[in-house]
Amino acid sequence: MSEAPHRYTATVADEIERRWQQRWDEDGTFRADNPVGELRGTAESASEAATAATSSASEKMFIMDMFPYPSGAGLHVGHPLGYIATDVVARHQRMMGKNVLYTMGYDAFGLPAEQYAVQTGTHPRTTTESNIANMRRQLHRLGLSHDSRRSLATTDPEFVKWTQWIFLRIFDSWYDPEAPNADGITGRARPIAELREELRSGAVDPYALADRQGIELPAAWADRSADDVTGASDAEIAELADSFRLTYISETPVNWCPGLGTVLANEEVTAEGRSERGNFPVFTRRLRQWNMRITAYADRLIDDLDRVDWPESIRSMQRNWIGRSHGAQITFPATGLTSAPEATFDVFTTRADTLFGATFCVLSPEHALLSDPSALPASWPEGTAQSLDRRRGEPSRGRRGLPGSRRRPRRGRAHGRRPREDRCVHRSDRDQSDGRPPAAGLHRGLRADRLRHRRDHGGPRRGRAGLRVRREVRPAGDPHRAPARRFRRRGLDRGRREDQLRERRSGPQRARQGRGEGPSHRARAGTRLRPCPHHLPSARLALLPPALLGRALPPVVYDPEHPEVPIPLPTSMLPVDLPEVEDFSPRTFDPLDADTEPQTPLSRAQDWVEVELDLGEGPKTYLRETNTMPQWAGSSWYHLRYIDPTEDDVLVRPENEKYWLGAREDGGVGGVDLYVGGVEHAVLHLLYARFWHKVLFDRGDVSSQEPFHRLFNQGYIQAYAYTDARGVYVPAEEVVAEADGTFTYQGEPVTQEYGKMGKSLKNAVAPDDMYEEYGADTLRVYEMSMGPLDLSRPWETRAVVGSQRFLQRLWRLVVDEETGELNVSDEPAALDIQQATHRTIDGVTRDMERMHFNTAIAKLIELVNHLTKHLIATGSTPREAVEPLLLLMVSPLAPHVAEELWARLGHTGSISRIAFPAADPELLKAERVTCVIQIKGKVRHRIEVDPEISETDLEAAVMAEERVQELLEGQTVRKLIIRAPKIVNIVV
RNA sequence: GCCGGGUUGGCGGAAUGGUAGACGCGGCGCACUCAAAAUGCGCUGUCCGUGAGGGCGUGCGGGUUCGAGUCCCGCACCCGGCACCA
Repeated sequence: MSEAPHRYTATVADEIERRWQQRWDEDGTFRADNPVGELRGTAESASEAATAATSSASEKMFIMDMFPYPSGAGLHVGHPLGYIATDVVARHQRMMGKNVLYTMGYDAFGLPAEQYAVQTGTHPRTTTESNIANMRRQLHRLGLSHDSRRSLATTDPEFVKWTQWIFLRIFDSWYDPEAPNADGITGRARPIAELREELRSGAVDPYALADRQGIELPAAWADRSADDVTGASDAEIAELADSFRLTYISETPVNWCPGLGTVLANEEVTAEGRSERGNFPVFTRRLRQWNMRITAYADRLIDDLDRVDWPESIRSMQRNWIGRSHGAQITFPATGLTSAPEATFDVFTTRADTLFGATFCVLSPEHALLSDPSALPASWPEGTAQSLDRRRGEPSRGRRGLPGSRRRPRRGRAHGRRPREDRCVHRSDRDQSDGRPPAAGLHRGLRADRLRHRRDHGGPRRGRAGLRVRREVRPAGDPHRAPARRFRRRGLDRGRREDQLRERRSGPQRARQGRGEGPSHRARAGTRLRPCPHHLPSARLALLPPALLGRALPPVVYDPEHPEVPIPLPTSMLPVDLPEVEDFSPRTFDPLDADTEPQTPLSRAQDWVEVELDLGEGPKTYLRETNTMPQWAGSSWYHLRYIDPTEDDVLVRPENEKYWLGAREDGGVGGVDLYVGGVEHAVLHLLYARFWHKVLFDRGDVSSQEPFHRLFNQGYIQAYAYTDARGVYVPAEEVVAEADGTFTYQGEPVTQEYGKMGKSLKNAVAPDDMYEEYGADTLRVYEMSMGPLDLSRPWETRAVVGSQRFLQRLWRLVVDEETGELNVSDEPAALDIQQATHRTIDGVTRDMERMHFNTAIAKLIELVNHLTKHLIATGSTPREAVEPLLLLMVSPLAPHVAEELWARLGHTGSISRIAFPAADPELLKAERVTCVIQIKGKVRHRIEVDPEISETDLEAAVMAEERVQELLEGQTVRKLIIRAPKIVNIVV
């Protein structure tokens, strides 16, 4: 116990880490200066003085994490993976002389926060504030080098104000596809007032514009023509212009669950049409929701994907997603199918080019053509009632629910292939276009189905059944054209091994269990909602997950006399805050009462909903909007708030925005230099943020055209979980791996699963436990050494000790464990030490630039091991080696121990702004290298040679080798391949 | 069906067309110790061999090349997205 009193233990690490964290806070070590405004350089402390002199002139680096939704559950060790990585990059870049903007915010308006608020019946702010505080504490303990002045929460009133301001900006915009824009782009968002003028003057044909953007005009205008516009009244023109706003209200189908009193995401609805929580019936309802007209930007959103540095997989996903929203509405004749002689029905398809293969269509049960079943021809196939059940709230017979599976399986290949005996429509095979009559199906809409694949671009088309294409939106650009780029290699292969392992170890039925929690649910909730064809081409992009509360409110009110016309509040009235409602719990109903309607909790706050305002017509009572803003509001622009977090007069000061996000010299379109986060946000969040940013660009609020220049998708830390014979999770920590490859818990056999970490799975490891047992630096090093950042991998607590041993050896290079004295010698280092050090500098520098932290750490371990041997042999460590070494590795990766040792070596001030060492090319040269001698490509022998050896000398040396002559005995050398000094290949 | 990735020891993973398995975990052995822990040292793909050494090895089958984990063609399987379905 008493030995090695000065060893680097968890206790020592804890003391060091807290001390340095406090000092960094006090010194403002990681503050990044703005060119102008409140956060302009102040340079008070000594360490800052050096920085400030250069910072505004020095190159900038804006590094961001996808900010978290603070949940009450606290963090597990998987959460900070990306944060550690960005911190390593930020620290490294600071040492490279960059002015690094790096901070952290919290998206408190998330679905998790909302659900927690609903469940506990507390105001979302109360719970989120304590959650944020807890998360801040846990992350702070990791030593992340954030500029805390720039930290924010999306619930902050100042933040809400500008979120709402942007909303008004978008509300006040329409998209003019003809307007010239910067960079030779055609198409720009313009103020609504300009649209009114152009409508009045006849410069814009609203019908053409509506057609192009898939907009349905108000009823009053539906039957008029462009000629009527110029003569219309101001009110009529205003109404017409309103329909082109980039944010608008539409009715969206949602899953209404009276038993819970809430609207559910599709993911929360079981296959049987019941709520996952509570098993109540779920009904389809239409709900008024605010939507964004992203489709207007579809072309630019696709085109600019070629101008950002993103993984090809993500760009491909976005192209797919956006591209799909282009499509055609096709009118089919329904003549003879019903009593109505001229009946037609419309179908939306993204693949109009395959129309000739259409063999049948499927109608929604709500479709007008089906309102009178007796009018349908007897020949129509009769569907079973399965799909109807869901609408009626009557549970259909269950078919899923694999034994032991706690969730229904996710959609997927296997899923799709399963025979579905409950389909009410039988598909024709692709070669059976035999004129079979359209089938009456029970689907959520209309759909041309099973279209035969046949390329046929351009021109109006007329199929064999007289199918007439009424409108075709131009096909999206070829989504597959992009060349491979640098991130291609790893791509999206996370999950691969997991599933393989799962299959192997626990059988296929477990394989689908949960990947991704929290944020991913939001993303999936969005992706699950399918376009309702009634929304026409804009369907896909316009849809957003349903929401009832907890999000930012659109700052609009309604005149009770014109409840359909939203009136924007003036900027001076922002922010509009959530009311202090006492009861945030949902109002529940009789679970079977299909006649109930969703109600937002806000609408119950009568004295808040009714508000007296003077909006220019004198004091008047208005009704507030109770439907919330689109879900991604806060996360769509927080990068801008990081830049100018104290600004109150403009969204962001142009000088600051231009400095941090401005267009790049390499031709990029500007944006955050590095944005790290999970792939689950590949589409929705990133697309919305891009859309918002582009609207702001068009309106002149920002100079950059894209929010995120470089995107990096990190992998996930996953974990094993174990269930006993009853299927109940047992503490993973206490499971014993038996010699025969099985697992037991308290002597009983258990089954291994692999997937996410979670409290309910009893396999979560809290960072706090790691701090206590090893220290934050060890945790950081371990997480960075586990593998490449973009790959998912399993957490293994017992392996953490390897990283601790590494730091202990490093510590021992400097500090004598017995005496606490320095072990460091000022004598010049031996040549081999110098060479080893500089080779490490060289390798680590390159690894850091590529974000290959795992291999950087491997090289550092090698050097530490090398120096450890030297220490044992000579009793000391050369300062010449240990200082660059410490600077190199410890500082970005394990900053606390680096600071501590740096200080013990006699330095004052933080290590974090010392220049990163550069390798001396002279010292990268070795005096001897191994030359491999191959015979017919197989390694047969090795010799040591001079690295500068000539080919001739090398050949002579090789042929002179006794061993070589032996091996060549009786054979003729036909060819010699010499790649001095590394390889000689002898072909016989 | 389409698009994008992937498949390397017991495990996580290394490897600009040039010594496959760096580094770490685990395992085995040794030193230190009364003992254990910690630490240090050595070994650790697989088969044959006392050894020197040799055979085989990066999902499978071909190809290009003096030389292929790496490049090309085909295949299998896995993962992600779209579509389909719920």
